[in-house]
Amino acid sequence: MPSMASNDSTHTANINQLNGPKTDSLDRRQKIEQHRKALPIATVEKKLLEEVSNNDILIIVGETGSGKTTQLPQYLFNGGFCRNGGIIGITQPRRVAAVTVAKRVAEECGATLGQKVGYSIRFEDTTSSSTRIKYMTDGLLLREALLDPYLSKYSVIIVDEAHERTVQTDVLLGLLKTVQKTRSSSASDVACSDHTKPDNGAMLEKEAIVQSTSILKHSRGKKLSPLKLIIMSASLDARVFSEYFGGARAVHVQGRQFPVDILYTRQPETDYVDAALITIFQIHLEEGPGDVLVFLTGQEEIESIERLVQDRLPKLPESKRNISIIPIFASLPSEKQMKVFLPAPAGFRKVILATNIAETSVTIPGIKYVIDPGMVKVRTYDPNTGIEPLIIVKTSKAQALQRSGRAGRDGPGKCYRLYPENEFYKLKDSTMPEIKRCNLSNVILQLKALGIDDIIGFDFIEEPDRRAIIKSMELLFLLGALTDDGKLSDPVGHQMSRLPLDPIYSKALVVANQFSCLEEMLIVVSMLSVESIFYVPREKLEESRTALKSFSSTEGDHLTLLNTYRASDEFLEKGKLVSSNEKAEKNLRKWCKENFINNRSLKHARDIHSQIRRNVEQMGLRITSCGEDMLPLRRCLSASFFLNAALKQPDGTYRALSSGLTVQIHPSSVLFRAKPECIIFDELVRTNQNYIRNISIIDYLWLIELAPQCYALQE
DNA sequence: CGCATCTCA
Repeated sequence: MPSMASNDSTHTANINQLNGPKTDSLDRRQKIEQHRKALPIATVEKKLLEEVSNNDILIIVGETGSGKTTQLPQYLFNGGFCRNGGIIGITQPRRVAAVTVAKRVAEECGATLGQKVGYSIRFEDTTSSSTRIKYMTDGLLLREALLDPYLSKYSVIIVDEAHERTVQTDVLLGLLKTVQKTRSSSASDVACSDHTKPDNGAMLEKEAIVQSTSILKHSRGKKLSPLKLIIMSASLDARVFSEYFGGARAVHVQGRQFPVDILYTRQPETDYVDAALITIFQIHLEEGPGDVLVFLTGQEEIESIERLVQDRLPKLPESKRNISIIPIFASLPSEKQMKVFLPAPAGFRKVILATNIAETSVTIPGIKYVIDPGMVKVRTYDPNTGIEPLIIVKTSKAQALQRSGRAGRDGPGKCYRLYPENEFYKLKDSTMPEIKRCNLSNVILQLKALGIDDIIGFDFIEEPDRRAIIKSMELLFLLGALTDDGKLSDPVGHQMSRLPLDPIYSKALVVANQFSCLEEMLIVVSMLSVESIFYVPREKLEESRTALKSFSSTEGDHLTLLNTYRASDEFLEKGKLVSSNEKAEKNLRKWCKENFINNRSLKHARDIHSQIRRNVEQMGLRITSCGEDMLPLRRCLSASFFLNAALKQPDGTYRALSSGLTVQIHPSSVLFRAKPECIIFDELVRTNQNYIRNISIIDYLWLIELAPQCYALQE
């Protein structure tokens, strides 16, 4: 294809116009240019621009290393797609990706971050009025849609990594489909002559317009420009997306990866942990130098393999004991996570034991060997009980490919799949979309807030389970967010939908002023929203327990979390009085360590706290405090967590009132020994037992008083 | 007496 030359003159002209940092040496610029031109996608720049011009929806299948994420937005900018001030928005499922790619692209453009190129994620917005290429998380774009239902400032929206099929991506795709229809119909109202459509097409279009305008409110009067939509996926089947978007055109962009040899076992393995262990040693003893990445399902498995390897090392000849084991999983403190990026000691082989964090979130350089037992831990959802148990299942084909690809980033590699080849062909093509295995209450609240009332009729790329929809609608109704006829209630439902929280937490905030405890509830909800605040290492069990005692409350875990937050806040504020902010933050990290508190989680809770505090202030809520008396706070918790109430049974276990399940207080709770009669809890986790976590003591009569829709006085 | 694979607003 001769038209694919990459030395496009518009593009060069644009680079020259930019007023980037003067310190950029010509040399560095040239290197960036060379790198850009060497990317596989560079050969099809013109072709892609044509495709986008000719198709309002385009599916791009690009393998890893194609350069699609960094280059396509630049091509579109240079190709004039930001004319009239339109913005090119690119969504990512993860925050880190949005940040790192934006930084890279800003550098390639020779622009300061936040000017032409910027990113916007929760807690952080680097964009300005001059930003034209905007990277963001898909969840953030969904939030933007609440304020601007037509996403009118965007001329192009690129949904990247769509194959991952996160809930947010799936909902976004459904929304974008509607938005695009509405915008093109609005545009054709003002410029009909631009389009000449065949008759039956026009008919269908009309139907679509009627439907979309009834879905999205107040479209009249406003002239909107059409929206270009690009779906980017790394999966092999573009068909799903293409069919969803009415047979949209799909193009393929070559990737760039080193070859990876795939090896299978002859027989199925009965114990994949043991098989992984054997393979580690086999590679170490028989293969050439290079680091090893092993995919395991969880912390427990990782720690057990780590111990087993250490146990066996002394049995090896001394010259062969040069293995350095490095675990990585999400809940590991970040300084320990960073170890995967350090080179192993000279002459040592690095063996990284990882969860699926290493599939997408963390890219580790220098991996030559991948061991893939073919298993993964996934969250599921049981619409009958509302529990989301974690179960271990086989990976999908796509996942197996993603894992083996990790061995071919810096050179040719090998992947050991610990199952026979015929088993691979029996695997599912791709992982089940998250929307089919999660609680939908948040999704439904969002859609309702967007004016989409018919949830069952919503055009999802994949239908969620009908029972799951009903279960979540029921929850929202009981929380008072929905009216009898399924509409968002005013003001409770509207207020709840504006808060970036789980609906039950939002409810707790919305009603907190009736109990004069909004200040306290803001803290409690922030602390509940993050992953475990307390870090309890097995070897320092007693020590950590005494540390936590100073914060603990006899009334329950919610108040313990409140005390902990306040203690840390007080420590930080005091520190800021006597030294610089940075010094105070550093001291806080030390304080966290001494008190066995996960610093990352606490920081996250602080960020959430300041965001939702701003939110409730904007909603016009007065921030009231209950002072020393914590009774109103527990009553307020009862008024929002009433579906998570449990009563003690004669044998010391509890009965969860809404599901009827027998549950136990988790040993990490401050109420584990106390065993009060009536409690409310934050969540139910299923492992060997049904455990309930984050618990507070309440009075059963409060439930009857505060949640009469669920609890009636019984004679 | 013992848990959280991973994200997002």
